[in-house]
Amino acid sequence: MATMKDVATRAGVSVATVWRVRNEPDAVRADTLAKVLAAIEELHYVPDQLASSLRSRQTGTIALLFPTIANAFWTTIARGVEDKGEARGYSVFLCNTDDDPAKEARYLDVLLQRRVEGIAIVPTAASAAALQQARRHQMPIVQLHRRIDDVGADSIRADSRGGAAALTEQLLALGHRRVGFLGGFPTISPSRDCLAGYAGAMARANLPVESALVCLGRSTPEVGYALTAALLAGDRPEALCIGNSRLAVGALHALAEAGVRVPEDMAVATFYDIAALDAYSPALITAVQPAYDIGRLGARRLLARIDGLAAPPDDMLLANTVARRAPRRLDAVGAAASG
Amino acid sequence: MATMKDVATRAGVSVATVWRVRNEPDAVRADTLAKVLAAIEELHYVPDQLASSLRSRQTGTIALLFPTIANAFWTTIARGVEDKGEARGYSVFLCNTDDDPAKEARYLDVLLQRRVEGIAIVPTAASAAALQQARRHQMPIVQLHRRIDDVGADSIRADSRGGAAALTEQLLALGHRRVGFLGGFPTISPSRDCLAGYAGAMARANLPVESALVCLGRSTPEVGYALTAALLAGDRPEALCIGNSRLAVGALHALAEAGVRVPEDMAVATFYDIAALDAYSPALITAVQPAYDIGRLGARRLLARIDGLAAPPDDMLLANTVARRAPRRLDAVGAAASG
DNA sequence: TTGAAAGCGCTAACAA
DNA sequence: TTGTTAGCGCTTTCAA
Repeated sequence: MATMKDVATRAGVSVATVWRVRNEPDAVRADTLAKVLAAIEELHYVPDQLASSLRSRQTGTIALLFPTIANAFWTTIARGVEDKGEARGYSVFLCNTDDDPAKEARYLDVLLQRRVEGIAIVPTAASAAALQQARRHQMPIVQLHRRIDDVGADSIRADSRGGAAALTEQLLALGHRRVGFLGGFPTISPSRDCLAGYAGAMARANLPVESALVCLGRSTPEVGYALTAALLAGDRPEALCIGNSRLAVGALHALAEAGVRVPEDMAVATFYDIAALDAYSPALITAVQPAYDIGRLGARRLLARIDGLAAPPDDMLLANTVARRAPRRLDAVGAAASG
Repeated sequence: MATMKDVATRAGVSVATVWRVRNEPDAVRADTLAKVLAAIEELHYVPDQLASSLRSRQTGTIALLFPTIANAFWTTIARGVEDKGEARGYSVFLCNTDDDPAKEARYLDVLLQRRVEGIAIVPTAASAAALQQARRHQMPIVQLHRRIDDVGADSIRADSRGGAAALTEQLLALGHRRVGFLGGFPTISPSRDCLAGYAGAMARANLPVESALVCLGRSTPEVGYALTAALLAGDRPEALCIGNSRLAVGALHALAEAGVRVPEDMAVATFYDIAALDAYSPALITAVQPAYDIGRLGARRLLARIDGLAAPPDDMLLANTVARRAPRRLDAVGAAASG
């Protein structure tokens, strides 16, 4: 593999001149430039980014640690990070943590060794120690979608509290009073905020939060199914606010199986992450989280930190898009796409 | 940031000894080892992988170039690559090409500069030149899911031809004779192979392939919808074989909208990539492609090449899982998961 | 068992 | 406008 020195020899110049050809071409005489470019071409020279990074202390890499590439919500965030990074000439290491703190810690160590310039992370409730350690090495960090307090890092996330409140208010506006809630364990920000948003909306409407109607569990379709089935077996609510799509998928299955029509027999409002819900076309009330923007703006903030931004850590909240959804019409979509 | 030299000074040894502590600890006396480990701890020393790579000529990185992280089929492949890579201590650069040859070429250049040790790629029909260029630099390459001939690179993919044949045969076994086909443009392997598999099965059954029943287009739900609508407007087939999930989603929408019941009014067989289809619970006949294994075995092959494997390029075909599908029952899934 | 020293390929300060 | 040179932090002989 040809090196700068090979190119220099071939072109009859010094390595410094070869360097200038790639980095300050205006500072090189035209005929010298031509000679060097020819040599580069002939030798198929490809600069060694490693050597460059070692010397310049800039690797042009950032990393995203997130739960899993297998979930559309996370990949949308990831795509936002990627696009922003690529636009700025950064390569992105994508690391699946599976929400496993041990895996996360291992990746953080690898990334430190690889001298990434910054880390975007969807932390778990157990990430504090790992993040502190990374910060000891002055590593710029930004938290996405979930937030751990007091680690001195920026965070960018959807306004889950406001979103859940808006969903609940929509249900209340339809005249429902006994509104139930289905959500993840409130140990970390989005789940906690959803619950708070729901409770707040109920309180503002002077309605009690019946503990029998508040169901919390791991955020999976199976749990959503089980919780909803249990809910239906008891004193049923008139409406249901659901904190995330995985629970919602299970809940809608359970409702369908029990012959409960949506929204005729029970109104359902939910955060809407994944296209899979398109198929459950009942008129859901949904809050769409700005996943792509979480990634994009998170990366933007991270790059700003890398560039030396010294402002105090910020917690940016992005608004959700709350709407009554009609079933998706593919022909309409097609027309819109081609129009 | 502490360096090996800092650690050496602090521990009162040479850098060579520090190196040995991390790489050949058995060749170091116990008390020396303890001193050095203590110094590493105190200084929060993190080895610089860049410098290591520069010297040792090993970066411990591979790359995956694939269409987009926004599609579950590709991310399943990606996860296979990631898991295998991580298990072998490799970090993976994930690059979204959006099936854009220009973007692909740009990424390839970046990856060459970063001295990745190998590249797994889902090529486009226009990737030949870029692949040739990478091979000029002795870069190990393995093609995933799609295949371009004559680039001298391994390929790993599902047996789409066999899969489409099996799907078609299932429909024929149900007694159908006029079986239609919906597929992507046959410019590259999987789409071409699907068409060939369908045609082959029809031929073996001594049935004509009616050109009016063979619909090809870009693989999107919108196109699937439009092609199916057109098909229904003409002399309808009795059954439909569909080459991929995106087309199938659109087709099922069109069928539902036209009041055509599946499978009572029309039997449908399709490749099944994405969970979204779970919702279209009619009794489809499906072929599930081994996406994760494509990624896993592709990475395995790539790592073998990196390790110097000299065998001639191989084209590995993986079998699909063909089955009559019952609608998915979430409670059953839950039971299975907890059992 | 330990140390000294020569690079890996590039960057960047300085000199000419 | 061009060249010389000293590193970046680690790996890897070769000696001691």
